[in-house]
Amino acid sequence: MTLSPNTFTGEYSYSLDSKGRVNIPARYRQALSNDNKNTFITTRGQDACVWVYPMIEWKKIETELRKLSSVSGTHRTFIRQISRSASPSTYDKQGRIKINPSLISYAGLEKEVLIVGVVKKIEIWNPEIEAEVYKKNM
Amino acid sequence: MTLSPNTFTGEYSYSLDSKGRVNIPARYRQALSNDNKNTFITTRGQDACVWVYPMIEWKKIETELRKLSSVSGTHRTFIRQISRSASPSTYDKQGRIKINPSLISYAGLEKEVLIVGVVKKIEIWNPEIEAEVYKKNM
DNA sequence: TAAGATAATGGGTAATAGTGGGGAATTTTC
DNA sequence: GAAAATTCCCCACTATTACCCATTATCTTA
Repeated sequence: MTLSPNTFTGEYSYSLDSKGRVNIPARYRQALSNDNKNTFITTRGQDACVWVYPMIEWKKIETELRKLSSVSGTHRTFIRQISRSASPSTYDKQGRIKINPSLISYAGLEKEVLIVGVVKKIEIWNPEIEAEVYKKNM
Repeated sequence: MTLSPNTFTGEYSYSLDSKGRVNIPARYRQALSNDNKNTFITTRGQDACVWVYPMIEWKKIETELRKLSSVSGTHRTFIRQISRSASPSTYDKQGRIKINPSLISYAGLEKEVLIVGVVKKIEIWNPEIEAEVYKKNM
């Protein structure tokens, strides 16, 4: 049973393999609407984690970025910082997506990862780092 | 999997060879729509980097330049500046474009270059210079 | 709780992508 | 018009990626 399409809740413990792949929980894959063509966009989270957007959700962001003019230096920096870490990844037959090495090191991911559904998107954490952040924000 | 046509995201580390060629990441080439005829326009970036536009995106800029009266003074200056050093480059069988010596020296490019997709266009940086600019804008 | 179905993980291999360089064709310069 | 320089096209090698299959673990249902 899935909730609304492209909506993710709950948390899971999965593993990142030696090739930089993580499985997307089956529940989340089932929640993904067809127009996403089995594709997510991985990007840097605001916290030390990886954000995973359904493709159509990311396209909304992209549309906003397109409207910004390159005449303004602030806009250029803004666009660059958001866009540079974003890359699409279609999951394979086994339901895994590839995480870029730069994102892996940014989020400090090791073998065991914590996958958290935060409604519109998914977060991938090193469970230890997440626990620290959780404490701090209590 | 590519997102919308003529849209570039993500960053890559590539090399500029002794003949002044850089590879355009396969993802970006796939994102390029057919009416571009495998051609990009290289020009001076507003920041210390090379800007690489898909041909049809560049044509839109040219159109704006012709309608000078319809845009602001700063905007005109902006377009004139980048227009001055623009030149087309079709990628070869291996997917590489040629960067003019004047652009290479303007952007301070050496062997290792950082390629950044900034949605509408692509930026080519000397990674060290980019890191400095990044710090400044933090 | 046993058995089938589904899901997660690991790894091999073929195909693709990136890099370097040779040499013909073309342009430039003297 | 010849020599030099540059550009363009091609080939070859290496690294990386994507795809596929096999195995193990977990869940579901009778």
